[in-house]
Amino acid sequence: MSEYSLIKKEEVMKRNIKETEKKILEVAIDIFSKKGFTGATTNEIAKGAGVAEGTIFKYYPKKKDLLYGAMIKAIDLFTESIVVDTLKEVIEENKEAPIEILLKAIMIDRIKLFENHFPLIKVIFYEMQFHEDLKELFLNKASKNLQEIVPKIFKKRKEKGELKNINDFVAMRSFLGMIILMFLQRSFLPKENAFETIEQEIDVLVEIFVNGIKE
Amino acid sequence: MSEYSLIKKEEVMKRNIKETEKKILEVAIDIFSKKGFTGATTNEIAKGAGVAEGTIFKYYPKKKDLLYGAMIKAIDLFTESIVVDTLKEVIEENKEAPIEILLKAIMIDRIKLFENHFPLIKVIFYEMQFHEDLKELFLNKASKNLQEIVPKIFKKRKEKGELKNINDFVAMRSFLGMIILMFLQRSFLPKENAFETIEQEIDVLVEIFVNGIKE
Amino acid sequence: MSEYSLIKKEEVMKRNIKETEKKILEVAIDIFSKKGFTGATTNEIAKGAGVAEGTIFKYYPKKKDLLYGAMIKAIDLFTESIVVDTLKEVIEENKEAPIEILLKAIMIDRIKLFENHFPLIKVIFYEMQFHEDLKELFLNKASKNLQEIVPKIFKKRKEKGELKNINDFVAMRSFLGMIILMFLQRSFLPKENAFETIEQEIDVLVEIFVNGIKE
Amino acid sequence: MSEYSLIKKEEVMKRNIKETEKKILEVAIDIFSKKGFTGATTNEIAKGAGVAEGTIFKYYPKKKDLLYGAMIKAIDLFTESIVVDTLKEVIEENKEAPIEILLKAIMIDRIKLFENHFPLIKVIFYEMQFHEDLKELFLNKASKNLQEIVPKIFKKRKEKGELKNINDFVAMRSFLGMIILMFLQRSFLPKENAFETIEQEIDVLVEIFVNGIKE
DNA sequence: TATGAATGAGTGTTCATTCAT
DNA sequence: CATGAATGAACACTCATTCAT
Repeated sequence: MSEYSLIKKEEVMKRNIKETEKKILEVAIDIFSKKGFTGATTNEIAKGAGVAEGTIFKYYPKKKDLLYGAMIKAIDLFTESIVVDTLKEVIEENKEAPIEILLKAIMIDRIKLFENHFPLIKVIFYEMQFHEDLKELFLNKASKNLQEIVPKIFKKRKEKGELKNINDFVAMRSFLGMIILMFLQRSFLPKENAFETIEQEIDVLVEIFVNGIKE
Repeated sequence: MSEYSLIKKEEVMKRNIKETEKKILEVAIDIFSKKGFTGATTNEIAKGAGVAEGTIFKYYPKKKDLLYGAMIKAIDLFTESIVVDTLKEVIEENKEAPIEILLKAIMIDRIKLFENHFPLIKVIFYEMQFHEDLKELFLNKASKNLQEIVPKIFKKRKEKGELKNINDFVAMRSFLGMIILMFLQRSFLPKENAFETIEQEIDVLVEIFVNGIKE
Repeated sequence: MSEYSLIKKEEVMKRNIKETEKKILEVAIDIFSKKGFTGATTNEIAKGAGVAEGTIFKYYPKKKDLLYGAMIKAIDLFTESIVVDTLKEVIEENKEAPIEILLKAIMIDRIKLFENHFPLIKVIFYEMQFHEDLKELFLNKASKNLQEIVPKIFKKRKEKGELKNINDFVAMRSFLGMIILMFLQRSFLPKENAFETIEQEIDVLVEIFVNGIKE
Repeated sequence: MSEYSLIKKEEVMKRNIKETEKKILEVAIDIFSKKGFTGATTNEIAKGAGVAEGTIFKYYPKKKDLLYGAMIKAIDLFTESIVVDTLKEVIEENKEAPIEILLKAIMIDRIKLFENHFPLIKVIFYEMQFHEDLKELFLNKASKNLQEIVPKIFKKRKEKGELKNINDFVAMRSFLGMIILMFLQRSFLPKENAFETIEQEIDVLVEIFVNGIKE
């Protein structure tokens, strides 16, 4: 057996070990998102991940550690430099553009991220309310970013007099609320969809948010 | 013991029975809202309601019947003539007023309802995702009302040319999203409150929704 | 149904409830004494007690509570006024008698107690070493009695010059050691029994203890 | 790499293997003595011995084999010619001395042995009761020695009329009980120690055993 | 030979549910 | 009608043991 193949084998092993752990967490997040944390059982997580039940506990000694694992993943998602940097880049690139162009650019940039990690995001936000420790963890680590980025979006445009003097936090929260409810509706009540694509919906949301519904 | 007093006793009994049933459901909703359906135990519901565990099952043979009970309560809340009528009244009274006056009037009218039944509403919306049967029940019975009422708010004003030609459903969903996220934030992150009273916040939300954030 | 029979029924119920709890503890102590605490399973305790496994946990929420239950029983045994009083009575009755008469009287008085509760005593003394909390509990509550009684046995006789000036504690511990090893041998190696009855053995032990083996 | 160094390596390996096996057993005995056989886990034994969990099973295919290993060690201890011979030597050397001199000599000779192997002795005697096979093994192999040695201590002195006609077995068991309870008390309740050194205690125990407590 | 990832039977424990009273 | 003792299936979790490397 050549040195090369040995190394490859080791790599495969390492990958397998990592992948077992990863697979377990993935399946857990998926089931948590469908049944909630207390509604999910370690038995079905094991089956879903194709491992013995005992194996779960090698990596996650307590069931709740799966939730912490999900949280770490979520925090990574919200703080990972590549993600945040991409967002900052979008903001930078569009810093002279009108606010609607910027918001649309941000949303289009975020949509994939959001869609790809919808179960994870759902789990975190759903379980946060039941687990004070999770809540604090997330708010401390993840929400910081949001609080830094939001002012950047509004500041320059306010100075230019382009925007009304509306509280940044309330404005952003409102926009987020519009987006989130759109996502929830599209996920759980797809029959009600008013538009085929999310991009079209975002156009409308940005329009409402920026110019209101009044003629 | 006289016949009279016996009758009285029976009446008292009946009232007590109804109250026992009511109390159990109230406590159940409260605990469901704090721990989720699967996270709540019949044991703590019994303790909270001051009854024996077995008593719960006289009224709600399965734990899930408590959720159905909550659902019936929620549907009542959303369809009860008195509630709907009041809303229709508000809309009627303000039918000539500008849209922002109407929305504010509606919201002020709804706030108490919403606040008083926050746990119930939370339970229904959270658990809906895990229980397909609940979801269908609610959408069929309760959302009908919304679908009837919403056009009434927009129709006349659209004809007058007061409003842009924006999809009613998307507009209303957006406004709801703004409201809901405000409520959630005020419930779970009261430290972040931008305003002391909800009324003040609603002013801002209506302003954003109607006139947008742009000068 | 007469009032009398009602009362009787309630009494039966109460007795049954108490007996379920009592039975579980009894069986638990028995199995602990045969397999040790960690070696015993709640499953076999349940089977032995003729109840469902879940029933155990109504009375003893944690397995270890069965051990605490045993400990409470043991402490009762060592401190229960009737027991201690009986012992004091024996000492009082024989206070003028020679030391060997007194010791023999005490031992004969204790034998039944010891034999009847041998599994309990065995469990407590064996498990004490593994559970610091049990150890402290027992030493604080139960050994106090021994420390009060022992001097009463020796004091008067020392004053009379009947006894050598030997440390009371060491003397008593030695006598106890002789007794205990006799019991252990008789329990675990009955084939080696030198005498048919314990009474005969005690005669010899008291003889050795009081007069030594030397002519 | 030269042949020489290879051989050396193998030797080193062999020594290491033996040491690995030895280390595992040592750690196992230590943990068994602290938590009991069922209370100990192979995981903590592996950690304590600094080996992988799988390694244990190369040497001891079943967990219980560790107990058999301990038993073999104990039997060796009680029968090893050097040990027994030393004891016989002590008895021989003091065969004309008064019984108290002999007993003291024996005890002083045995103390170190006892103290050095306290965990092993504890494990064997504790677990014997739970494992019939262990019990038989020990009694057959190890107790034989005791049964041969004891008569040697008493025979000559009985013939001389130095000793009362007390059953040898009961006498020896009594003395052992005194000794054992002293050890247990000193181990588990060191606060109660009546004397600083074991030697001082042994003087008293021998005095009580030989001459009794009576003046 | 030594490793440690993986296993799965088994353990303590929970909890909705039943039922005699 | 209300109780609460009892149930037992299901749960999270443990641990001795196996085996590919």
